[in-house]
Amino acid sequence: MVQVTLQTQSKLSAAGVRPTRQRLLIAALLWKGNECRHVTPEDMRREIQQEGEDVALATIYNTLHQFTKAGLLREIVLAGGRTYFDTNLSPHFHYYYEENGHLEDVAISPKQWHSLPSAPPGTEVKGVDVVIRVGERK
Amino acid sequence: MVQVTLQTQSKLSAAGVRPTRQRLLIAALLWKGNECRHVTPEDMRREIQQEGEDVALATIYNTLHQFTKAGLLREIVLAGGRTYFDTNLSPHFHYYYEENGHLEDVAISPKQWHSLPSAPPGTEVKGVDVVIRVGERK
DNA sequence: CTGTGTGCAAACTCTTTGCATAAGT
DNA sequence: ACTTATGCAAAGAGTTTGCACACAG
Repeated sequence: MVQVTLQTQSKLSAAGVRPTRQRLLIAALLWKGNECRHVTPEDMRREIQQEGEDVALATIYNTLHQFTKAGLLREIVLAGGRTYFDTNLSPHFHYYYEENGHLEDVAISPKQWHSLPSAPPGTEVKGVDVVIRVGERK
Repeated sequence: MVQVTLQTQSKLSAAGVRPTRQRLLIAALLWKGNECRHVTPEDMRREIQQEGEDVALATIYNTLHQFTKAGLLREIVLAGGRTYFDTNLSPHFHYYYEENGHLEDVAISPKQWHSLPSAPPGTEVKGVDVVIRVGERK
């Protein structure tokens, strides 16, 4: 059973998200350890069920999107339309293992970050998504 | 009315794709000009209908994926699950204009290309997708 | 108390498969 | 000829919306 800590509650409040039962549960699962996580809505549902709870899949989508809008998560969309939510908010890239659908963070240096193209005039960068698709060497 | 040229036919044959009516039509539309194009399956269907022809949407998906497997196109998946097919096969990045869903190539230098992380041991890079999401400056 | 915000059922969209059929060799 | 490969209808997955209800203020 995950603990819904006070930290979890204040995390949501601070982000301007009402702490409801479902949200607290999802938040507690997302940030229960100290490592960064990459979860799909389906993953999340499975974890919830392992806790003996249940939340409608649509609610999980809504909640994860709300967390994203509130700046608590980052959304990553991959080929195949798979959507992952990433608890790592710092600038980084991703390795995507095509064999098993696993996603892994790639830490990058500020230098690498700044060597990316800047925004065209009159626009600003809203986000940068870098996915390096890797597979077994043949 | 697009011309199905001999060039189009040999392009498909060379790639090991049988030149059927539908494929020739789609190929002719994709490579009719000299610029690179970014099309969604829906875009393609609209163009086909403007030619007074019709091809089932599923066939368009199949065909675009076959062209991709044959190395004639590149597939790009964006947030929201939108799929684009790109006729530009050389290494490059993309600007994605969130306002209107428009996609634009960003030419990059070999230096920029090589400053990207390499594959983890035992794996090889299958592809690199870099999308810079941009929007109006506020 | 009351109005905003929430959670979920149902609907929708985009995409893929299975099979009759047509096309290429 | 004839067998593989194709094209499309129908099914499937993943995601979003609309509305009754609950909760925070």
